[in-house]
Amino acid sequence: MSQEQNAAAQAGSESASGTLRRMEEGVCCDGPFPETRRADDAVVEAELSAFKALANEKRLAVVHALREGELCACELETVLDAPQSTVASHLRKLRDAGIVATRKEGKWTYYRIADTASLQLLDLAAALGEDR
Amino acid sequence: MSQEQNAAAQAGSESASGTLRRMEEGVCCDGPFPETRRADDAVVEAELSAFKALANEKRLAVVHALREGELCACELETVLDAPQSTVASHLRKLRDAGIVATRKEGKWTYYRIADTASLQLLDLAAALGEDR
DNA sequence: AAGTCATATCGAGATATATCGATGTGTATG
DNA sequence: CATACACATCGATATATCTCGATATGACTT
Repeated sequence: MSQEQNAAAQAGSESASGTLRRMEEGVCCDGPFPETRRADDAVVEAELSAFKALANEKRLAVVHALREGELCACELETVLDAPQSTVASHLRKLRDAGIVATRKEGKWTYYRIADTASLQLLDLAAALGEDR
Repeated sequence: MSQEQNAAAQAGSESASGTLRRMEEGVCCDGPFPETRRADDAVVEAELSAFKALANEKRLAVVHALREGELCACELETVLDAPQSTVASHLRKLRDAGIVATRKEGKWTYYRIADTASLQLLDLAAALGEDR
């Protein structure tokens, strides 16, 4: 919630950056002003982890399959129509990213969505690209 | 909103899949039951487009920088601390994915967040990984 | 304890993505 | 109209990710 205030924003009233000043001087980026616009590293890393995990067709298919309830790894093999080692590799990444969680029951490992926030992510992402 | 009902869900009352039946028979995946659990291709493609666009450290940094208002391409060079062609390449991908939009003004091209849904995406993704 | 089944891990080759210099395009400006 | 600037595109190399057979692990069965 601690929003750093950009000092350059004072230079002009038109945009958040130094638009007016640039228009007058006719040059761009002669001063080091957007240095303050960098995000918190920990936050970026967390976001990156989630987005990388979901930026794959097969892993996305897994998450969709799990919307209706948990499935074991071998059922997900059927869903993805891919060899066992391939599926296991994707499931590992989803687990590492905290998107899915597991439950062991005898020989089987059941996978489920770990956090409903993941499902909201899917819906938002779908809405973004729906007109393009 | 049209949710396909999985026929296998009837087999047991414990989980959404055929858990009970498997427990009794001691085998897994002998029938083709999770075939019905595949997602709509168009939806998956839209989600994939958004997630791929955001699954990169530099592009994520761009989006964060644009939270406080629009910036021109050369300012984003300063933010990313990368050569012009590299930055341009990332901006293209963000634009293709519909995450950012542009406004031309003389020599400059200003970039802004195209849809507030993108910002919600960041917040959700950050929340997902914050404990892990 | 030997065999079978479900899954995880390893490692190497295939595929995709990122990087960035060179070059092209459009817009001011002298 | 030559020059400078902002930016886009191209193309080659570097880096990362995916794929999947081989192999390991751990649980149940006989």
